[in-house]
Amino acid sequence: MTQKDDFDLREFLPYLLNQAAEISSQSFQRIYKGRYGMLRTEWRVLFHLAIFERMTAKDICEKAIMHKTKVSRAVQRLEQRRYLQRKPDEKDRRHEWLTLTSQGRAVYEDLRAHARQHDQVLMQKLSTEEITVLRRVLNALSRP
Amino acid sequence: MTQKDDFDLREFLPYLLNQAAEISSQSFQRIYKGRYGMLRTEWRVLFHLAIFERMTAKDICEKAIMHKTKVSRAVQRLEQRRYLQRKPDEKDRRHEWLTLTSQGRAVYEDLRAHARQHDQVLMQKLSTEEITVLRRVLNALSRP
DNA sequence: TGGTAATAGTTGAAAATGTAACTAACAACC
DNA sequence: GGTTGTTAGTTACATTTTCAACTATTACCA
Repeated sequence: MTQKDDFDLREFLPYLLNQAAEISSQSFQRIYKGRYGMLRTEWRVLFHLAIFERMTAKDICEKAIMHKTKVSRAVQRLEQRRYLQRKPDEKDRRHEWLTLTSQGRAVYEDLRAHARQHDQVLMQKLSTEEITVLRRVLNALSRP
Repeated sequence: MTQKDDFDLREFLPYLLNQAAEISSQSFQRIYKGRYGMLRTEWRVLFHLAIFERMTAKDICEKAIMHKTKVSRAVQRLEQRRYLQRKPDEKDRRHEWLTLTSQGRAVYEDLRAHARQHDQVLMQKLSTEEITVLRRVLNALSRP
């Protein structure tokens, strides 16, 4: 099993990004799955609602780059667990405004603490300069 | 929908990585899916076999950080399409050596050209220094 | 108006993934 | 040599995701 082709996968950005995302997500997954039985889609929706306070499902789709069916189902499950509430818009009843309940906010605060800690661990592998560049670059690449 | 919480998702690495990986994968997905109806797992296995020429499923699991069931199923589908061949190891018949067929290699070469082009486009958003740092950092983060 | 188009969100069926249990082949130890 | 443990890989079943079709509401425009 020796390398033959001159194309190096370790330089192909989609591959590299995927690999790093996968690894770094796994340890965080253990936290939200272990503590609250949540899925990836669910913590993402929860975090968005906590940070932006009041969003429609569509807003979340755009911010989080998630398909509307994913969001729809994540919202359903978060609602079942009483982590969020829905309220239809009075003016345009196609929209539903979503907000966290106090219970949802509590879950968020717990997970946020773990997220910060998790990030600290990841960043220990990197220099401060690398972290700055990484964040800037990832943000740039996240805009399609 | 204004930001309220001081925790910024755009600084949380697993989130950022995932976002960037998602975006950068989507356009490449259109290529391998559109041209060959392949899945993400399948192009990854195909590329590994092309680059390393001869691997067992286990080798691929380790290099690509993929679960063995994913690899097993990707190999099955690639075999059905006659992109690869299996040959049991004579000494230890638990192992199977996988190699691409000439047809598989042709598909790889086509996709590789697109991959290079795709990478060029992505990198246009970045400076050469950023690219260097990004590759180094992503490789570091990919080791668990 | 009324009729068509567009938008927000949901649902059902099909496809893909994850988990755990499984088979087959080899290793190790007594 | 026979029992037990390990390893490579597959399969079955449950869970998630994707895709397309659907409902309900609003916008557009002749």
